[in-house]
Parts: sequence; structure tokens; C-alpha cells
Amino acid sequence: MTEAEIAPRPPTAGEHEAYCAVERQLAILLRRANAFSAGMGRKVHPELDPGAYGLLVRIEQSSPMRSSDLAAYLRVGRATISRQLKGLEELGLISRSPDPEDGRAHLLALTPEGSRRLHDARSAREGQLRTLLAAWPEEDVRLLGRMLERFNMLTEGLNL
Amino acid sequence: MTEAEIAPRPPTAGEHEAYCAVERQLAILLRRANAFSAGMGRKVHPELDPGAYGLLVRIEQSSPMRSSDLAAYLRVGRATISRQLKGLEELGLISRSPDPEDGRAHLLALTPEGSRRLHDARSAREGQLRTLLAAWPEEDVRLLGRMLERFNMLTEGLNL
DNA sequence: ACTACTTGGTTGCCCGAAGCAACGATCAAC
DNA sequence: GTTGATCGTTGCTTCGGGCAACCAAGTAGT
Repeated sequence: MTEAEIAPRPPTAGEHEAYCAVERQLAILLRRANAFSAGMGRKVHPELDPGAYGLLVRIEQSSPMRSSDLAAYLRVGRATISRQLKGLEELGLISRSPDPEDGRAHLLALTPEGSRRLHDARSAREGQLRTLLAAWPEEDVRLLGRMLERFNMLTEGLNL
Repeated sequence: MTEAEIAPRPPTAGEHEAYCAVERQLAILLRRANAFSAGMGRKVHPELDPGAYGLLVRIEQSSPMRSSDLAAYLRVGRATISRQLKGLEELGLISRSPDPEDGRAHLLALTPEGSRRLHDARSAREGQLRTLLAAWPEEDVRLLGRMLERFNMLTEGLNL
């Protein structure tokens, strides 16, 4: 506890353990990510596939936006986004209008129907999370949210 | 802070906000999960695909184990596990020996080579995490690890 | 002991997600 | 105005994963 401050760079044993724990738990979570979000999405709405939910969330909070930005934000190629957006447009959940300032780009926005569906899905997911975290005190839930937010912010500007 | 204990069930406004924050950040993390673990795995070892890492971790800490248990733990079907294990066996990273107590089951274990590769990959991943979390004080890293662990434990016995 | 059901594991078939490359269309710069 | 970069879309492929069928091996019922 005393030598930690003296040596800022050498790989401390306790430091190693802390990173290793994060690495371990993150590996578990990421490995289960598919099954988890599928499980969440399945109960929310059969037709609104799990992947689409993440798109709608982002579109809502940053519309109007271009699909390239969405792709960069989610760390996937533009091709993937394009296909998923096509599906969402056919379902009438989003609209793609040409950007008046850039003839190449399209501006994305939620339709009223899309907005309604998103809010339904969100409250359903919140309900599932509520039952999952039922045993936690509210303060811990809040803390988990903050830690996840901080972690997500780290990967924001990164092209890893 | 006073009324929370009195009313254990009504959906408090602050409570709602807390769950909503977790839901939001979790959605982001899960949506990026593919790209993230792919990014981690790519730099670790080109031939050891990202999904395999999670299997090796679990096999190491719980060997000898059966593939069904592995499937249940990772929330995927036995078919998926079977295929991935076949690949790992062909690479010489794991061994599947018949269970002496149950003629149907196979017992999984890491080979020395598999153990070596796993440790290499783990320290590489820890290194990446270290650069990612470089700005965090050690205590926060530890806290993140604990919160993730608690969250993962919630989904442990669950068949969601 | 013979049959019937259950469980562990593998394989075939299919689907969805995602990357890569190529393309048309549109800016931007020189 | 020609060249180069950028935005979006589409074909092709790969990979992960679910579903169902199957075999082998336990387990239970009679």
C-alpha cells in the first residue's frame, strides 16, 4: 500500500490481479453477449430483432444522423448497417431522407411508429433487468450503470 | 433514502432512472460485444479465434468437465460447443477423453500447449485492457471487476 | 432381462450477422 | 475538369448458432 505510489509504472501484483479480474469477467460477459441479448430481445418483441434495438436507441438520441456515423459508433461496417436499416425502413420504424447538405448522405430518423416500438421495447427490457437485479440495492444498480458508462466511454474514440 | 425502505415495491422515479441507465449502457456494450471481442482476439493470436478463448478459460478453471456443462455455462446449444471443441482438439489445445464413470460423456482438459496458449492470450488481453484503462485509478478497476462479477453471477443459475 | 425413456454428443441443414470488395453517386481539391 | 476521397448499396463469403435427427449409453419399469 505504501510502494504503490512510489512506483507508477511497474506492474504491481495487486494491479495485475485487478486487471485480470476485469479481463475474466469481461470475457464471460462478452462470450454470453449473444445469448443474453437474444434472450432479452426474444421476450421483448418477436419481430424486432435484438440487433435492431441498439440501432433504434442510437438513432433516437442522435437523430438526425448519417448511417456512417452509426456504423462507426457500433464498430461495424457500413454494409451491415445498410442492410439492417433497410429492414427497419421496410418495417416502417425509421425514415431515410436525403441530406439537403450532402447529396450522398441520408439522414436517419425514427418514425412515430418506430419511436413507439422503441419505448415499448425499452420498458420491457427495463422490466427484465428489474427482475434480474431485484436483490440489489438501488445504489448498487446506479453504481453498475456508472461503471458501464465509464467503460463504454473509453471505447468511444478508439479504433481498436 | 428514508422512504425507500418503507415502500419496497412501487416503481420509484429514481429507481426507474437507475435501471434505465444500466439498460442503456448494457445495450451499448452488448451491441459492441462482437466487434470488441473480435478486436481483442485479433491482436492476441490470429489462429485462436475470439470465441475459443472463452471456452479455454472455462475449461481451465473447471477441468475435467463435460461439454454439456460448458454449453449450459455459456448459454449455447450442445451443437455449437461440439463444433468448437472439435476445432480446438484439432489444434491440439484440448483433449477429450472418455469419462470412466459415464460411457456417453467426454471429459475435457487443456493440453500443455493449450494451457500455454491460453496464458499467452490472457496476458495479451490483460495488456490491452491495461492500456484501455490506463487513466483509471486501481481502485476503480477493482470496482469494475467486482460489479461485473456480481452481474455475471446473477445470470449464472438463470435460464433466461 | 427386455423394453422404453432419458441423456450426452455429433452431424446436417438453415439462418442471421458481419467483413471484404466492387460499384454508382456525390462531394472536394487541384 | 479531372482526380481522389467519401457515402451508401449490393454480391460473395465466412462464422456462430439454433433446430432436428441421429447414435451410443445410461436409467427405469415391468
